[in-house]
Amino acid sequence: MTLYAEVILSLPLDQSFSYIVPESYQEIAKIGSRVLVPLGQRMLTGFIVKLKKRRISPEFELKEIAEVLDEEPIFSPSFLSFTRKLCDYYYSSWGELLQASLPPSFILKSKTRIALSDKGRAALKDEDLSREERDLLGFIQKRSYSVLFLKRKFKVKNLSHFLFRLEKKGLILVQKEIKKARKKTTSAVSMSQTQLEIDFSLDAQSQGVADQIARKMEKKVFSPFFLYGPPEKREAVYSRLIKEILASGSRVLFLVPEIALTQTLMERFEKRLGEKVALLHSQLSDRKRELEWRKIKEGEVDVVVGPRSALFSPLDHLGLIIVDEEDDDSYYQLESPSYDARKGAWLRAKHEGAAIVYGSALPSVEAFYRARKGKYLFCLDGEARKTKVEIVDDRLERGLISSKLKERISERLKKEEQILVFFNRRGYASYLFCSRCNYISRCIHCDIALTYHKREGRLVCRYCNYSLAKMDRCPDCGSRMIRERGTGIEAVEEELKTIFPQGRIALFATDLNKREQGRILRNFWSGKIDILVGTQLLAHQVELPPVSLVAILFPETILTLSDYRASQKTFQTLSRMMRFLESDNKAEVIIQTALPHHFSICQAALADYFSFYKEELRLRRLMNYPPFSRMAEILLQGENLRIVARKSREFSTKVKSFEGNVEILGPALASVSRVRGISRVQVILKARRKKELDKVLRESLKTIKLRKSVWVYE
DNA sequence: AGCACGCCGACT
DNA sequence: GTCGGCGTGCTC
Repeated sequence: MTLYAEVILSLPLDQSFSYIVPESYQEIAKIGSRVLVPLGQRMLTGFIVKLKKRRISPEFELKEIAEVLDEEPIFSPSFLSFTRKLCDYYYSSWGELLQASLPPSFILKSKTRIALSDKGRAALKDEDLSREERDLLGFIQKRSYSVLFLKRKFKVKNLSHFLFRLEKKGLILVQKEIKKARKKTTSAVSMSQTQLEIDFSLDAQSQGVADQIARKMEKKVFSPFFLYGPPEKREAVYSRLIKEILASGSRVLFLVPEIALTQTLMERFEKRLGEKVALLHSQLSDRKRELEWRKIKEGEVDVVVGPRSALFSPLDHLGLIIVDEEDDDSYYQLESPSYDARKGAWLRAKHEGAAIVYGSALPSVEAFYRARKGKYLFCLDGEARKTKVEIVDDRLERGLISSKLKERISERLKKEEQILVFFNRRGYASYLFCSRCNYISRCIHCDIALTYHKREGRLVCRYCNYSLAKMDRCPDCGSRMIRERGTGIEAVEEELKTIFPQGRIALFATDLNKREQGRILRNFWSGKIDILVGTQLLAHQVELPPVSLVAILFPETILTLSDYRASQKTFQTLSRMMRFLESDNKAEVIIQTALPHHFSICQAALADYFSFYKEELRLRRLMNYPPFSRMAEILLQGENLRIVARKSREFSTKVKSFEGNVEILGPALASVSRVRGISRVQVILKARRKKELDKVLRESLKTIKLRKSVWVYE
C-alpha cells in the first residue's frame, strides 16, 4: 500500500506539499521527521506533519521523498501543534519557523555546481567564444563552483539563462549535489548529578506566593502566573519553583531578554544549577548550538536558559516556563519569521500542560491588565524606596546642561563620586544643513537625513550605514555656511568636557566596538571615569556600579515616536536608567525635559508604576489601543514606490470590502519611507478581537504579491 | 524563496 | 532576426 506524506517546507508559503513515501522508507517515515524532497529543480529539507493512506490531491503526479533524514522524529507532536498555532497567530510561515528552530547544520539543500565539460575544455582552446563565456569557462577550469558563488563573482545579469545556454551547447556540466547528512549519532549520555543547592530565604509573602504557584503546578495542567515585584524577590520565587518542578521529574524553560544574558548571569545560573543546565545565547557557534540542541533532545538537560529563541528548545516533560522581565521588547522578533516569545511561551505551556510564570517590576500595560483580569497576578512588594528625583524644565534653560544639573555635577565631582548621564540620540548633530540654500545632506539609499558624527568627521545613515566625509562647502550652492541642527550625544559629551575640564568623561555608544565598550565599562567600574555619557544601550546593560547622580536628558525623544506604546517605553526607559542609583538617600536623579508634566515622566520620577499603569490604561481605552483591541501593523516593501503604493491601495480596498468591525489606518508612507533603496508603506488594522482581524487579514494578505511583514499587538 | 517561462526592446 | 531584460506564476 502506498503511503503519502504531507511535508512542510521552509518557504514563505502557507501550504504543505504531498509526497509519496517510498516502500523502503515506510517504516521510518514518521510525523515530525526531516525529509529530503524534490521541489521543482531543487532538493529541500522538509518536515513530515501528516501521514496518509489515501492521496488527497489527485490533480497531479506526486513525487517521492528522496530521503528520510531522521531515525526518530525531530519534532514532537505537541511541538508541531504549538509552533503551528504560533505561526498562525503572527502570520508567519510555519516552515520557516520550524527551520529556524533547528541548528543550521540540520538543514540540507541541493547545491547546483557548475563544472567544465570535455567539450567546454576543447572549446576554450580553439573555438571563438564571447568574452563572458571565455571568462566563465576559464574560471571553472580547475574546479566546480556553486551557482550562487558564480553569481557573486560574475556580475552577469540573469546568470541562470546564461548557464542554461552553455549547458545546451554542452560546454558545461550542471551537477546537483547534496551536502551529506551528518551521521546520526546518539551521543553517549553522561548524566551528571543535579547540583541543586538553591536555598533562598523567602520572606513570608514570597513564601505564600511560591506555595500557591507550587500547589497549582503539582496538578500538571496549564496555569498562568504573573509575578510583579523586584528582581531579587522574583528570583527567589523562581528558584523555589524550579526546585519543586525538578523534584517532580519535569523540566524548566527559563526565558530572559536578549541583553540580560551576560557572563555574570550565566555564571550565576551555572553555579546554582550545576551541569544540568543548558545556557543558550545568540552568540553560540553553529557547532556549539548543535551540541546543546542534542544535549537537550537527549534529555541530559533539566533547565534551559536563553533568550526568545530558546522557546524552541526540544525539551520534553516541560513543567514550567518562566518569562522574566516580561516588559522587554526583545521578546518580539521583528524579522521573519516574526513572533512574540511571550505569547509563544503561553501557547507552548498550554500545549504541554505546563505552568507559565511571567515576571517583571515594570510590567507591560497589556500583560498587567490581563493578569489582573485573569486573576493570576501575584505581587511581591519591594521595599518602598524614596528616590530623590528632580525634574528640570528645560524650556527655561539655555544650553544643553541646565544650571541645576551643572551645580549637582560639580558637587559630585568634588566628592569624587561617579555620574551617569543618559541621552538618547546618537552622533553629534541630527543633521547638517546649508543656511544659505537650505540644502540638507540625506542618505542616497534611505529617506532620512544623515547624522553628523564629529569624532569621525563623517555623516552617517543610521539605517544603512552609508557615510560621507563631512563637507566644508555646501555641495549644492558652494557656500561655507554649513550649520548643525539637533543635538546628539557627542555634543553632550563635548559640552560636559567644556564645563568640567577636570572631569574624566567618557562616551558609551553603539559606534564603539565591543572591545572598546568593554574597556569603557571596566574603567567606569574601577573608577577611572567620573562621568559616563550613554544612550539607551547603556541603560540596557545589566550591571553598572551604583552611582550617586543619574542625569537623564530629554527622555521625551521617545515620546515623539509614532507608536502607541511611546509612553510605556518612556516610563520603562526612565525607570531602567534610574535603577543605577545608589540606595543611599543622598543619591539623586535629575531629569531634564521639555515635557516636565507628562505623566510617563512624572510617574517614572515617582517610581509609581501603578499610577502610570492606571493613566496609560485610561488612554489606551479611550484610543481603543491594546489591550482593548488587537492591532496588526502591515509593512509593504518594494523597490518601486509606484508599485508598492498601488498594491497597498489594492490591499486596503480588499480589507474594506469585508463586512465587520475592522478599523483601517493608512496606507501611508512608513515613518522612514525608504530604507536601503526599498520603499515602505504601512497599513494598520485594529479590531476588537483577534478573530475579526484574522478573517480580514488572512484573505487580504493572500492577494498581495509583495514583500510584506506583519506585526501583531494585543 | 528560487527557478522557469514568456513577452518586449536593442543589438550582433 | 537573436539576446537578454524583467514581470508572472508555479513548485507536491
